[in-house]
Amino acid sequence: LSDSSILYRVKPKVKSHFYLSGSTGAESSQEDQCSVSSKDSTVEASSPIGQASTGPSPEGDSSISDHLQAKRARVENIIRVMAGSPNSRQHGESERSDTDLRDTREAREAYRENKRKQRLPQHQEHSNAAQSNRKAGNSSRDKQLQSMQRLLRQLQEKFLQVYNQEDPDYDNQDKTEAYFDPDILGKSSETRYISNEDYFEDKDIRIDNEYRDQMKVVGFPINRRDNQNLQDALKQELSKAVNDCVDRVFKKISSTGLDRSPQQRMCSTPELQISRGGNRKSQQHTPTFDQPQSEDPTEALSLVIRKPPAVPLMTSLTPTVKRPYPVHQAAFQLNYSTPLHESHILEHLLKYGGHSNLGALPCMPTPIDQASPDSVDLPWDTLAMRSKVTSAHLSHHPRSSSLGAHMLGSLLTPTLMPSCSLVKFNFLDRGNTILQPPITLRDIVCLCLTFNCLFSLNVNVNIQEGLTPSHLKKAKLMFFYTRYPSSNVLKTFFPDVKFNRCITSQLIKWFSNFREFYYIQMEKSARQAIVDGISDVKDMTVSRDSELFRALNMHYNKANDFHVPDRFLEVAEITLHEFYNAISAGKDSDPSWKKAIYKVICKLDNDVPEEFKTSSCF
DNA sequence: GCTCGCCCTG
DNA sequence: CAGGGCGAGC
Repeated sequence: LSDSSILYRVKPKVKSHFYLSGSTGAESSQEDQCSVSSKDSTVEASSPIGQASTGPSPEGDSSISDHLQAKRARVENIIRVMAGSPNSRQHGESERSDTDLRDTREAREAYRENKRKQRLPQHQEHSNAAQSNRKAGNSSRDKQLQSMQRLLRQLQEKFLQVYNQEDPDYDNQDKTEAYFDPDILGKSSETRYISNEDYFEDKDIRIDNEYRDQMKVVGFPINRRDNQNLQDALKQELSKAVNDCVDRVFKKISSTGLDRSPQQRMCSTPELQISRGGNRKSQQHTPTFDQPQSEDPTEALSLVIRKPPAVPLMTSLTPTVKRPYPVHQAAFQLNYSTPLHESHILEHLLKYGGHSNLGALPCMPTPIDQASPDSVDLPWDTLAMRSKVTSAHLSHHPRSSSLGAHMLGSLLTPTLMPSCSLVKFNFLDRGNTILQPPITLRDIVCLCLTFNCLFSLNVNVNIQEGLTPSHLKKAKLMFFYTRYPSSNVLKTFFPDVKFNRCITSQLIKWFSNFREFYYIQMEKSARQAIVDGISDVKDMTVSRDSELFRALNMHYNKANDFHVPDRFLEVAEITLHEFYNAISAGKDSDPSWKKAIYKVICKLDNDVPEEFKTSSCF
């Protein structure tokens, strides 16, 4: 992976608005023709280097521009490593062979991410039930603290990944893994720091002796003293940052309604309508995402998730950030009402679910119980999937997929990475010449937090384990082509659904219900024709004007936004004739008289168009 | 024993 | 549209 291949992921311009689809990410990444693929983003994004030099920098000095370029390259390098997790690599790079992948440092990262992932228990069904049984109480603050610890760990980890990315012994996980052992990490952050210190020192020797060239390639210090400096500064700053964040969290807690009772918090969240599940009918609706329950109007929360205005969404979009999803899909707006600042992200994470977001990250070592009561007020965790949630599968956790890198690229803007003035890490070569412009800790924190946010989104917007109203709509339209779809057909045409026995049965049941309605209408029409005195079957036709068709169309294509294939009319006519003939012949006295008809109709299935495999515009 | 489809019911 | 009962087919 060349450096240039990652550059497209970084967009230099700040966008004030950003849209996310309420659809599943799988739809967007795998199916949705209308959505923006990573390939699109490649085209979309202009050269960051070019823009870096003509960007918001007030300096005209070319050396400063070069400086900025180099800095950008450094940041991008970090992003690349961060984005190198397996789930974020599906876009556009799937053509690369596994062998190739394994030869890259990204592959090592992917490998480790996978390994870590395997440790995470699956939070599957029944989490809602568990949720209702748990007490939030004082655990809320503990959770916040834990989330901060996890944040720190991840930050450290990411840094270590960069630090180690050229180490050929990287895959020798025995030692390294110990540093990320959740059992250790979970107990004491102090333990963690000590471990890291040992780790750095140990690595330092080897790097210094063996891998200077490689380190040089990625722009990291090759001088042992600089390593030490960086190491010390990192540790110091990370500790400071965490302390600061914890302070802010508690300050926030005391000044906002964060310490409300869980019930209070639940009441203002759309998730409540779902998790309580009292009224199944209401769950059919797309939950309305009003502004998150920030009850302090003065609070400058910059990540505001709300439903987009009903009117032209594109108006708030700038040319370089396309709204990647169709308008009619539930889309959500990340309204950067104030310049996005990492502290805002942090606040958002902390206030609205840092623990869950981080816990949702495959790279996080500590499993998070998403069934905790706090999880109900986590827009990040839920914003996408809740929009299409169905009554039957409310507690499923969507799987991660590939949106992360793309989204990351879309969001990594100068605003997200302000030139901050925390301690700067100067990366020096042996002659103490600056190889790369300073990258601040804040830059890294921004990146990590952004990545967390995005990955968390990513985790929740893709493969769904439950069937959504969109799936139902799609199924109904498929019925125009196939009345008796096989399980394989269903699996083929619902690639964004994680199939299990229950889901399969539900889909089959849907089609069974469709047939039931279909046959009822047919029988009704046939009997009506007989009552009306029609004596010749040929006098019975099914056209788009006929009553029968209207009824069917109303049922399967309520929005009337799908052109029903002519073939369906033919099949309907044949069915009608079958019923007419059977009834005319008095076969309806036999309790199983319809079975013969079913036998005929099931042979009239047609192939479902390929578009149904890939399109999610339903 | 399991899956699937139909039927009935809510 | 979902749940449950029932029977057929594998």
